[in-house]
Amino acid sequence: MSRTTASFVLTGRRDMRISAEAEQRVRQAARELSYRPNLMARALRTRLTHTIGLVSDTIATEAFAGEMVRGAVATALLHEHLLFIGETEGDAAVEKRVVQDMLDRGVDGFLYAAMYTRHARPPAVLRRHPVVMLNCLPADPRTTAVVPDELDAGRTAARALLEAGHAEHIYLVGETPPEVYAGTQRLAGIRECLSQQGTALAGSVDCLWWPEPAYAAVRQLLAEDHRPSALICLNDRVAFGAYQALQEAGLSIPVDVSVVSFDDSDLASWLRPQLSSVALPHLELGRRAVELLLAEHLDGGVEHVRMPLRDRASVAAPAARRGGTRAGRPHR
Amino acid sequence: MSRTTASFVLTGRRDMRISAEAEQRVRQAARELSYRPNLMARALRTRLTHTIGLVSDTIATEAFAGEMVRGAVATALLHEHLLFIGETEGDAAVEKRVVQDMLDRGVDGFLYAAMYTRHARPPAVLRRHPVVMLNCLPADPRTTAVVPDELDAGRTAARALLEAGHAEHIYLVGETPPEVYAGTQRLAGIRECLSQQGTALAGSVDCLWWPEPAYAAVRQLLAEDHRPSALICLNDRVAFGAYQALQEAGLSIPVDVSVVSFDDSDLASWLRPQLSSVALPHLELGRRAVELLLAEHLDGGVEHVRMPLRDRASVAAPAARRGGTRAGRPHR
DNA sequence: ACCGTCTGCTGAATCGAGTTAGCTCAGCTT
DNA sequence: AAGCTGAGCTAACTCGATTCAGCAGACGGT
Repeated sequence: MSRTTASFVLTGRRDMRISAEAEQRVRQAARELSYRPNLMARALRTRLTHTIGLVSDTIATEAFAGEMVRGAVATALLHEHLLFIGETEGDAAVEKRVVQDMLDRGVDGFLYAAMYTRHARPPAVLRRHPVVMLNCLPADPRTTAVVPDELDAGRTAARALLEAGHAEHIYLVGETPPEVYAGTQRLAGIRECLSQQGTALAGSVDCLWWPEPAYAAVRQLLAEDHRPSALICLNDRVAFGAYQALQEAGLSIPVDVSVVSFDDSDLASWLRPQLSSVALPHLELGRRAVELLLAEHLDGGVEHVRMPLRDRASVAAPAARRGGTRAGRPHR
Repeated sequence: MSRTTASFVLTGRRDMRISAEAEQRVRQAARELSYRPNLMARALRTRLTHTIGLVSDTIATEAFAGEMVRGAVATALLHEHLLFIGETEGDAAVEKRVVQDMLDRGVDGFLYAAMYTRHARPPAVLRRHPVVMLNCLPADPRTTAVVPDELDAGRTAARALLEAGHAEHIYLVGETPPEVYAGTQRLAGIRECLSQQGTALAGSVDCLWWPEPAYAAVRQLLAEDHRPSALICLNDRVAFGAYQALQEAGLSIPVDVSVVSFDDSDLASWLRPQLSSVALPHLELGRRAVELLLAEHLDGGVEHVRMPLRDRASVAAPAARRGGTRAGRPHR
């Protein structure tokens, strides 16, 4: 048998005629020699390495975002691909270096990822290669991107409270500067859902999305004699801080105050009572991004992945209210 | 100029004589064309891809272990290498598949990693390739491995308490089954250090290394009228559970009870008061593993990486004790 | 008998580097 | 002047696949 024939059989090409007998012989021989094609040689000829480059700012900071990498790796493997990973730590020079190194190794495409959802601009070189943006938003609408559906997540959180019977005295905890996509979208979703039910936030507490600032801010809120019936915390760390302040004030969750949150990090199930949280779909994000990248055509456009509510024990019906509260007046 | 000459100049080989003038011309041309060698072609010839395969059981579960990947990726980049990552989820078939896929792509070596330190046995194929075990221990002493120095970590935790003035009424929280390396080593280190100061653990509380079981166990301990002056928690999640139980019992940290812990996960700095914890050196682990892998020879043997104490606010001098306690009697 | 067509295969080029063997020419020796 | 040496270079092969172009032989039609 000639190499040509073997090649056609093994790569499964049907555009050359091969007898059943010859095909059997080739397969038999391949099995006996436990033949493995040399992918470097193949890549040299075909320019296809069955390899994807994942370029991200940080893989470890927002620790549980590793799920994103996990989804990508697993899905790539399903499609016989392997993933290179590269971390830029937000440094443009490192980014350029990483991208070039991947290009030199002939990656078939890129996943350009951010650990916090945000607007981002991939380096110019990538315009000439298949790219899917993962957890970040492109400036150019022809670029394909996958992000969590934060707007809907906001609605989901608000709905959870409404369905439990809350309507007034709902406070938002966490700042929402315009450049933080998750914050503004979640807030928009919350507002939309509440206003559809003819109600609105009783106020909001500005603080960084960390336990300590959230603790201080909620403590302050309570000190000013506000009596929230529910808190919507913009992430689980904020909820953690809120828990600390509520517990210190002798308020019971969920009897006195209900709490919903976002992210569904590990923390959510560690808190007492366990925290109801709208989950970031990190695993699914990674999965979809790879699927889009490996699909025939990249159409462009942003795909939003649903964020499901993980309903636990921090939401209950509002308590009967006694007088003397200041709730209702906007707080800022 | 011939391709040969160019090749010799650009790969920096000095075993052929090349005039300074020729060298200049080659370099000039390379710069003008912004020449980048095709690494696939090079790999085909040299069998060197400047690529490392990282095979691990899970990259995301113990979330902050992503630091390990981070250290490895960054160090690989420093040495002009790129990292493939593969996740097995503990499935031997997947592992075999991942290793084979990496081999097909010609990786120069492997990092065989576990997210929890444990004994592990890499698949047989890997015996014929350079491997460094990362955060896991080989059966074969000729294999090179990098693990945290848990024994010393145990000493460090104990010393922190001794130096604060604790000597008696120190309890361990968390189970230590023989197959859990971190647990047994930490305990051994603690015992060694305490006994050198002529003291010993007052008792230990058996529970899984999670907040909920730890909460229940410490609560039980207090209900049985034990009055610990300090707790050594086998990880931060356990400490979290302990915090919840102590606070519920009205005990103040660190005034009434000091707490030290292990891992230094994000949680440690989120707790109130912030938790003193002996840090897992994940970043350094990843770094060292790559350095060893890329060094000339793999000598075999296990390298232990120091675990530093992150001293925060959960340890203080013991309070003056009042009567009526049962401390001192072993608890199990 | 001749031509054309289809089937089933093969030889040789190709991808882009690294590597080996050997060639040319200058300068020096004898 | 012939011979040797070494400096400086190049032609051709190699890695292991894919792929292009084409070649036998069978078969059918006229």
